Order: sequence, then structure tokens, then C-alpha cells
Amino acid sequence: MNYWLMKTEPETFSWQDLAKQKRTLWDGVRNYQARNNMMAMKKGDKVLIYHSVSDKCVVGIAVVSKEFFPDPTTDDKHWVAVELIPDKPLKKTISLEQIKSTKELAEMKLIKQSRLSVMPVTKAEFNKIISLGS
DNA sequence: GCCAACGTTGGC
DNA sequence: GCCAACGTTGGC
Repeated sequence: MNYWLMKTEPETFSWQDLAKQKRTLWDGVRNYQARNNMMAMKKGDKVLIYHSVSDKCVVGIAVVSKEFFPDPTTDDKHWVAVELIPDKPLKKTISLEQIKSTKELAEMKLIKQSRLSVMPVTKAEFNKIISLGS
């Protein structure tokens, strides 16, 4: 199984929206690196949901429920979407500040490459966040 | 609201 | 194919 992190602006689409809707199409990604990561996702992979900008916290865990398919929001077949379902929220959200100050998490792509919106997370990083958040 | 980082576009 | 100009993201 692989682990990922996806960013969203909570004003646009939040973890709470996902929890309410029970499933969502993660579409509209227009960045090749992010798209390549989405194409590598397998059904059942776990995805950390991170709120950027106003919140700056990892807030919950989602699961890939449908592997990539053409993005329905565009005719350009370069782009893809995946479907996610909520797994569970973190009891304690993990702030960007906390990630930076945690030795095991300080090398995350989230910090190194702040503009990438879909990125792989190592198993160790994923587990660390889960343990900090529970 | 500003600006650094970085991706994309387009002229040459 | 290079690179300057420009646009966007996201932290502060």
C-alpha cells in the first residue's frame, strides 16, 4: 500500500465536506507532477488530507476508492481525477508548525516543495502523523 | 496583502 | 532549446 498527501483550501473543499458527502471526485489538478502522483495511486491507498492557507493542518485520512480516470472537468485528456472516500478524521490535527518541528517529518515534501498539491508520503511519515494525531 | 518559489508560456 | 516574463500557490 502507498501513502499520499493531498492539499485543499478548506474554503473551497474541506475534510468536513468530504466527510459529509461520503465520497468525492478529486479533479481539477493541472500540474504534471501532481497528476503523475495521482496516476500512481491504487485503490485502497491512504491519503492524508491537508488544509492549506487558512488552516495549515493535516485534518484527516481518506482512501482511494477509484483509480485514475479522465478528468470530467476538461476535454483535455492529459488530466485525470481519482475518487476518494473518507476514512477517519485525526483526533488532533497536525499543524504545519508541528510537522516542521518534528524531526521525523521535517523532510516531508510538504515542506520541501510547498507548491506541490499531490505528493507521496513515506510509511514512516504516515505512521508518525497518525500517532501524533490520535 | 506581500512576496518567494516555482511552473508555464512564448519570443527569439 | 533557452530564458525572460508572467501567473499561481501558499506561507507569513
